[in-house]
Amino acid sequence: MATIKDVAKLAKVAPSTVSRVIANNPRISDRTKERVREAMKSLGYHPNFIARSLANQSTQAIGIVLPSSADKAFQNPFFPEVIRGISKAAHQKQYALYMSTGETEEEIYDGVVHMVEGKRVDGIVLLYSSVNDKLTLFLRKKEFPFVIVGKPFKDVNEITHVDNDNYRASKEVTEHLIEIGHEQIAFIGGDLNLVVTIDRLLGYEKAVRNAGLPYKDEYIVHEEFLKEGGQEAVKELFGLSEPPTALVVADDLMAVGVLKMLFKMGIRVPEDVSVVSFNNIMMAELSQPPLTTVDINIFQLGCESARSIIQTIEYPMEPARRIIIPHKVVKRQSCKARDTAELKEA
Amino acid sequence: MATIKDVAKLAKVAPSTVSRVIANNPRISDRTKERVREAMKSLGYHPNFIARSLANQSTQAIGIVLPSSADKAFQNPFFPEVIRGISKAAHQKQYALYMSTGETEEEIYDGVVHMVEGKRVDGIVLLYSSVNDKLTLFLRKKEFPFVIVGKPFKDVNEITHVDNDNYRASKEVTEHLIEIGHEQIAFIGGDLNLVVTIDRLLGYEKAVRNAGLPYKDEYIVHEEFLKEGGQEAVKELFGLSEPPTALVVADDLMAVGVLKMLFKMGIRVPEDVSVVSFNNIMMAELSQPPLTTVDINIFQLGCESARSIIQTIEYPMEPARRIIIPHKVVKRQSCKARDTAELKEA
DNA sequence: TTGTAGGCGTTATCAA
DNA sequence: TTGATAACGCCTACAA
Repeated sequence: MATIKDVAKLAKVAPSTVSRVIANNPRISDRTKERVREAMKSLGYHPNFIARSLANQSTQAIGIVLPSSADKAFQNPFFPEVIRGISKAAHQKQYALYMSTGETEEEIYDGVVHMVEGKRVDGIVLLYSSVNDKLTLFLRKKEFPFVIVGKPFKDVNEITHVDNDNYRASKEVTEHLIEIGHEQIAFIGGDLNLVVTIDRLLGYEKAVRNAGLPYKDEYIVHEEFLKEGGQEAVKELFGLSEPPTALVVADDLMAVGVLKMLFKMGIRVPEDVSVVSFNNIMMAELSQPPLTTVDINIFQLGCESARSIIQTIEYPMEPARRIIIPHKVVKRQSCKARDTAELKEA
Repeated sequence: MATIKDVAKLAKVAPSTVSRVIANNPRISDRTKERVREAMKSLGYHPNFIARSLANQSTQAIGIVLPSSADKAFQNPFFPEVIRGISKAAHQKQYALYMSTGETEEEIYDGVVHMVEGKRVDGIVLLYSSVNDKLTLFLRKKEFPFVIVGKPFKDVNEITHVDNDNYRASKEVTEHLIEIGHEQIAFIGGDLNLVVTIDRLLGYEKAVRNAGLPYKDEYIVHEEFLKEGGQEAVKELFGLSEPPTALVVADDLMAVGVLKMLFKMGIRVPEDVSVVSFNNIMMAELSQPPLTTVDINIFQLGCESARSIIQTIEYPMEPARRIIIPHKVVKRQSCKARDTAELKEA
């Protein structure tokens, strides 16, 4: 394998000159550049990235961290889609992606420590934000460049992050349900340790209280962000003496589970109960009925997070930024107006 | 940031000794090991992976290559799922994943060349196999360790790969359709440059010919492996004077598109037309009606490919292997027996 | 404009 | 059992 020295020899220059040619240093004469480049071609020379990284202290790679249940997480199309966005933006800036994975929280923590201490990446994108996250603490202490996709649990102004306004989005969809006549609205959320769950719950609560509707604890259920999660939740809710007529589900995949369970129980959507959810993954359009959901622009979330981390890698002194990606409620067939007359009858 | 030298100084040994302690070299006395380890702890030392890579000529990372339309490919749950498998197996062996991406075929080719020449990875997993693939050629010429998920277009015995028996699987599902009385069976395939498409087409053809049914060119349609792809195909087929009564669709995502289009056109599944497809992604279960499909064990495909590449990295001289992951037809509600009497009537 | 030399943090070889 | 020393391949003062 040809090295810089071989090229130097062939072009009859010093290795440093070759190095400068690679960096396209303007102080090298065009004639020399020409000669060196020819030598590189004829030897099939390619710079060794590892060696370069070592000398430069930079790897041109960014690390991606999935939530601790990464195993399962990947089943939620949210993650592939953010990664697709990250991938796109990273590529534009010539950065590569590096993923370390693990099953338990410990494993993934160790993986990140290795990425960071081992200097395998220049920066990190966290694809989740959870309450009292050890990783966030670690990265901050190390002063290692990172951005969060989502809202940091604390120190919101000191951590660069890319997020939706989940509070607002959740408030909006809940208001939508209220506007069309629903009064018994339940919330099915994911892991309460995830900030996104909290935000969506708060938005829901705000809308409910604003409308002067009672905020009942029995109407709040939490399950994992997975299809199976939704199913448990449904059983609980519809065992209630006064079951809800509308559901705010914090994630499309869960909503799909909810739909399935509802179907099994003979509860019709949207005739008997309306459902709204979040993310607008492909399945939301595909489900039966198609889901009214909040499009949170997952892809863009990914793009912006990559741009952000690259920015903070290249200009480390800049202050932390917050980027809010716009959302949009996509209305489909999972909601139906609740006729108050009909309600009285029941 | 502490280096091996700092540790050496603190422990009052030579750097080389520290290095040996890291490698847990048995020829270092326990006393010294102890001292060195304490020094490492107290300095918060972590080995620098880049430096180690340079000295070792190994990175403990494996590169993942998505098909050239990687951008879109990621939308097909197949890829996240293989990656999940790869990820799992790679983690077990302490390998990290490295992804370079690109939109065009050129970009991705260059990306791989960089990975390889720049020595950023120890081996590569190709997540597709296409006819006359430039990358395969390149990797073989470089004698760089790689495995293909899928069947190599040529030199099948010289390239380690992990695949399903797609020919057989396709033959099986087609035979299933024939057994339940279908005679007009069409095939909707993906890109004909993909070996997997070819295999599935051949299996279909074999079954059709074995049964003595006519093999009509009009019944063979090719589209991209995407939801939209399926839709075009349907229009073509059902514009025929003798439209098919059953469809073999080469990919679940396409099948979903097919279903959607069929629905729009008022053609009922499975009453008017039966549909089978491949992969058994989550959506297949979710679609309306749920799809009869071939479960190809995507996750396992990923695991095995990772194990394989690690194997060939660590034991480079071993001969090429082929690993066939078993498949299984999962029968759901998209197929219906075709009553021959009814057929006569029509 | 170009060359020399030292360093980036490890590992590996050879002595001791 | 341990220590010097020379790689690994590239970058960058500093000199020329």
